Amino acid sequence: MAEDRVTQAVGVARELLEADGPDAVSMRAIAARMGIRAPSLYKHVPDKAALEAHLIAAALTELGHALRDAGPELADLAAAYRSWAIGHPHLYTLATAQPIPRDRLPAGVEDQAAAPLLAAFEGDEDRARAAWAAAHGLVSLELADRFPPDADLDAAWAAFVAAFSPRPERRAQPRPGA
Amino acid sequence: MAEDRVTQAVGVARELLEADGPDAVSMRAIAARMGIRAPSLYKHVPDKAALEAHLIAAALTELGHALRDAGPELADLAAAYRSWAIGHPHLYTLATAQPIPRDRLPAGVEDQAAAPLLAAFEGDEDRARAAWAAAHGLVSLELADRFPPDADLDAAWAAFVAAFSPRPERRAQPRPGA
DNA sequence: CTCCGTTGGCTAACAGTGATAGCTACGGTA
DNA sequence: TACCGTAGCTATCACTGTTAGCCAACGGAG
Repeated sequence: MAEDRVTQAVGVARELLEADGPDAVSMRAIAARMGIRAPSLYKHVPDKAALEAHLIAAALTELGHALRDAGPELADLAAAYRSWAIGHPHLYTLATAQPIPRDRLPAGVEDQAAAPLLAAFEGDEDRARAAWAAAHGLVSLELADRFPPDADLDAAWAAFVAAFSPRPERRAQPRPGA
Repeated sequence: MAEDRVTQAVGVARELLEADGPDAVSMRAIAARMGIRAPSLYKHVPDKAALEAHLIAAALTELGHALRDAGPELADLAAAYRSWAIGHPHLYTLATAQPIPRDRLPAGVEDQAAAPLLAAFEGDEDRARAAWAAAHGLVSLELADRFPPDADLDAAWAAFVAAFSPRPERRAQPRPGA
């Protein structure tokens, strides 16, 4: 059955990915581990991007299960998130790619490390991490270009600030959407 | 000056990226737009990944400026975030890649669209978006494998839930880091 | 049994990729 | 003038995703 071969290919792709990084995931390498040759893969999968899309879906599903173990409220959110994220498959690289080594970065930028974020939250590491996560998401919120223009983004930003502001008095500020 | 040629190459790369997507960003294409040939680029840049790293840094700096316009508190957060994010250059693909077309996804998954997230927040679109952003960040928090093991992640998750829980009574719950 | 279409493999090949080797020409300095 | 580093070039390498075209095996229809 074709479906069987597809899931097998996705599994092999994931093995290669986790073992040797994204550059190791080639159609020839996948096929070799399946005991066939690369062109035969195209009898089961239209192209490499489709294979990667399957990988995304599997990874996000697993993530949902992992989050479910962490608590039911979080699982609800994760399920909702997954539904949205499935429409943003370029998450794939975010979730799987090995970061570029630090010494490849332009000189100097890496010196501004974790300190400013911790300082902004006065040493509260947990909130600093949550804020990092949220801000990280905001990047794609802005750049993914999947949302309405600036007016709505402003509201999302305001909600974000209200939820995460390190200054307690900002907490009482009325939320824009409510 | 070599530095000049590098920034020029990064600019050209960005043009190609925004015009025709990530696959259009090849060393040959970049060189062609600069009026030179691909091998000459390697006199200024060690490899393509280094060039991409410059692109990340530039994009994140611009994002910081954009966020600064949205308000000073947010700018503080953005600056702190940027410092952390600069250590995660695989953000590059997240920020720039064109999503894989929906019809390449495995059949069925795309049907679970925005509705569950909106439902979880009882129609409050702004908070739903902020939660999406935060959850999006959480994905990389978990998978980037840059943080200490489960114990600390649990704390970050708890902080995240406390901040974004759609149920008001959860708000009073003591934050784990404080 | 015999034909026939489908499935799933194969080899050969193509255009394009990042990257290296080795050459040449210019500009500044001793 | 002699020299040396910078920055371009051509030619080339190994490898990538992908297609074309061929072929063996299987299952069902006449």
